[in-house]
Amino acid sequence: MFSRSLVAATIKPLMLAILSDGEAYGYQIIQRVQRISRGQIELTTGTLYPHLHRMEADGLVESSWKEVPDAPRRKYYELTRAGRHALEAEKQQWLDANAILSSLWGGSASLEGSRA
Amino acid sequence: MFSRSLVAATIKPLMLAILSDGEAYGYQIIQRVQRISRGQIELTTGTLYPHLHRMEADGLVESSWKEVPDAPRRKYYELTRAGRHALEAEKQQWLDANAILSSLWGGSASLEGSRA
DNA sequence: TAGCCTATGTTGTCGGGCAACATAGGTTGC
DNA sequence: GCAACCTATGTTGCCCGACAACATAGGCTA
Repeated sequence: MFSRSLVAATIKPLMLAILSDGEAYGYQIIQRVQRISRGQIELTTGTLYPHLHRMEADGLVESSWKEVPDAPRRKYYELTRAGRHALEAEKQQWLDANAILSSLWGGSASLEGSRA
Repeated sequence: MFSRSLVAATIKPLMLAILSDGEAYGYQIIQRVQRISRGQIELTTGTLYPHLHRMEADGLVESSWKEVPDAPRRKYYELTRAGRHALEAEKQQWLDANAILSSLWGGSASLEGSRA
């Protein structure tokens, strides 16, 4: 299981990345994350739904209800243009963080020579 | 600047990695992180010191005061054996998270075929 | 005496993960 | 009929932690 802070750091890029593949609804996202992460990330409804609501309020996603035969109706979310930009920004942040940690793990202080 | 959640996710492995290179004191760690991250991570004392105290309480580090000529005294921290194990655990968690995100960014659903 | 750098520490606010709870439609089995 | 479970969306309250702000103190320069 991932730590709380790792979940906090990964959930947004994770959700955006999943939605960049096409529209999806909450319950489905929870299952996908669980499968993709091989059970390492188990999102709860108390984590996911507030996130979706926040992202919609921020204009990153748009939602639409869809009726489904023999099942409760689903609220599908899809990325907006701003959402795609947010994904790129989140991705870049993560890659930057990964580069920093990798440099520390790889060899001793390989970035020490350069400064801003 | 990194988001709050990214800082939260990176700070512990970051501190452990820095200390794995040898003992260091708080103020020094703040500066090192700032330089290594090229200013993207600016730790504050309200973030770093409680972390150091927690880590010491958890037995991951040990501290010792050192007098320095012409400067305030410093509290040096060094990794314990448990701290080195914690570093490996944090590193593995990060690599797992990175693998998941990378798989989503690289191609569409490259991990979808395998399940636990 | 004022200002700045080094150095360690605490307090209060705010954001967010997540357990728990609430609601509701569907199916299966007894 | 109803108990149990899956699908599906949502909220409430607790607790943890980042971080601005504040507090303290030694040293140097002007």
